[in-house]
Amino acid sequence: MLNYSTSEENYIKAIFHLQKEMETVTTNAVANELKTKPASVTDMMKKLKTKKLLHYKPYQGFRLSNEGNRVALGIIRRHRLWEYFLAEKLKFTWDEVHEVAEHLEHVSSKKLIDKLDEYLGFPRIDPHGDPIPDANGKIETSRQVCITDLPINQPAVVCHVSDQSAEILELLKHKQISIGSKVEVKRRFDFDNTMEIKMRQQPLFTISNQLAKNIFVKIEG
Amino acid sequence: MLNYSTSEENYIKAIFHLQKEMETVTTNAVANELKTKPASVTDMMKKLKTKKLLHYKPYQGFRLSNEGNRVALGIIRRHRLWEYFLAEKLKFTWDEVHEVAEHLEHVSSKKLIDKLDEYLGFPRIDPHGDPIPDANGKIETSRQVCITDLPINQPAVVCHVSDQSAEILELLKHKQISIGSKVEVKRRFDFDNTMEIKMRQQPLFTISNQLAKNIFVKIEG
DNA sequence: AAAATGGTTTAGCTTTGTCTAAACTTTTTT
DNA sequence: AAAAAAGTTTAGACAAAGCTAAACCATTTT
Repeated sequence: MLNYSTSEENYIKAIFHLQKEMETVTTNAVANELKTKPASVTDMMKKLKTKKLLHYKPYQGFRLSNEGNRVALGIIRRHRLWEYFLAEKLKFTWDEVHEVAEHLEHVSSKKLIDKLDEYLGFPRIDPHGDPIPDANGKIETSRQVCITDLPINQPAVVCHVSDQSAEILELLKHKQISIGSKVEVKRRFDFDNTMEIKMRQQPLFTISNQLAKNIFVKIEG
Repeated sequence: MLNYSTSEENYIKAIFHLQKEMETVTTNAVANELKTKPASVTDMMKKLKTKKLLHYKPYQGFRLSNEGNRVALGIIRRHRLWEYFLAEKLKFTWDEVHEVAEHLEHVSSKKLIDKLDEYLGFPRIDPHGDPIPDANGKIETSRQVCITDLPINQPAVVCHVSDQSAEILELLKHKQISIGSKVEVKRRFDFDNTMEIKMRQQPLFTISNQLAKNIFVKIEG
């Protein structure tokens, strides 16, 4: 159970998230995600390869090794437990927790995290609706649907937001959409893929396709 | 309200603590405290001087400037609040908290620390008996006496341990001395400066002068 | 099939924080 | 007051993590 630098951890985490969206992760994608330059990514990939955290052939993209995934789940566990702590105990709003957790996640004392987990009552999902890996790295893969795929008039509950930039969180806050909100899609427009949705105690309102693609819901029952 | 690197913060903190023991802090003392080399200390002193955190003339030692002291108190506030959190909420024993807090103290979000302070109920002393600076950097300077200066047979309460190395904590644990323990000095031996002390429910036992110098007590009432 | 394009890697430089070895001050000893 | 010892600073290196610019592959276009 080795320790990795903050920088290494950030790369590992970025690749972990990206490889859900693409078979093989590219240099550019990582550079873009971490707001760094492709050349820096290549350097780090060489380093992570020698540490056996990823599979990588020059020009061919990369994927985390089993060990790499294990490490990534550890980092994500720390991140999400801190997010939960910040929201639940310190009363941060759900759009404030991410940034602070980005720093706390790199304090890697196993004992600290396991005791924190226990103190919080072993929570299973964080304030963004993302599942929290347990001490063994097991993670709940919950059945959820993107709101773009939700049938018209089907009541559902917002359970996850995939992008976590300040920009999207600001927008969601403005529209008063948060984890747990009940929603129904009332209409879709083919022209620009916008959709009208209905939430309790609120008039119908429109959201863009760009926003909708990041909102995931669970169908009740 | 600038931000400083982990390394800078560690130097600032070390100087803050050392300047309580010596008028002017020396290069060697800092190197020793941080387990680093004198040359590295000189480099950092030049840097902290340009940042106006300390007064420093080559070969003459240094002291923190007002700004330096302000920054130091901020770091110590973070450190001690985390220690309190770890002991009080996560049930770490008092000899385990220091090491983890060393890492957490460098996460410098003002909002995080102020909310943590509030969540903990604005505690005034940490698990080692050290006072916690408030949000403005004010720190309680409590009237306490080193056990070496305590009159014979004067009942007192252990309130502070100045060294916090793993070694001393191990020894204190073994002797069952902790913050809050009631003690009386029964006898002193001039030959080696050891002393015999008495604690409730325990037979008389001996402590070395080296240990005694680090134990501070408050006289009841 | 050659050219153009776009993505990736290499080479070399920068900064931060560390180190060793040598040079330089200051203090202590004789 | 010289010499020795102790402490401090300088000079030059190194590793980590980043950058720019140039070179290099791979794929797509023509």
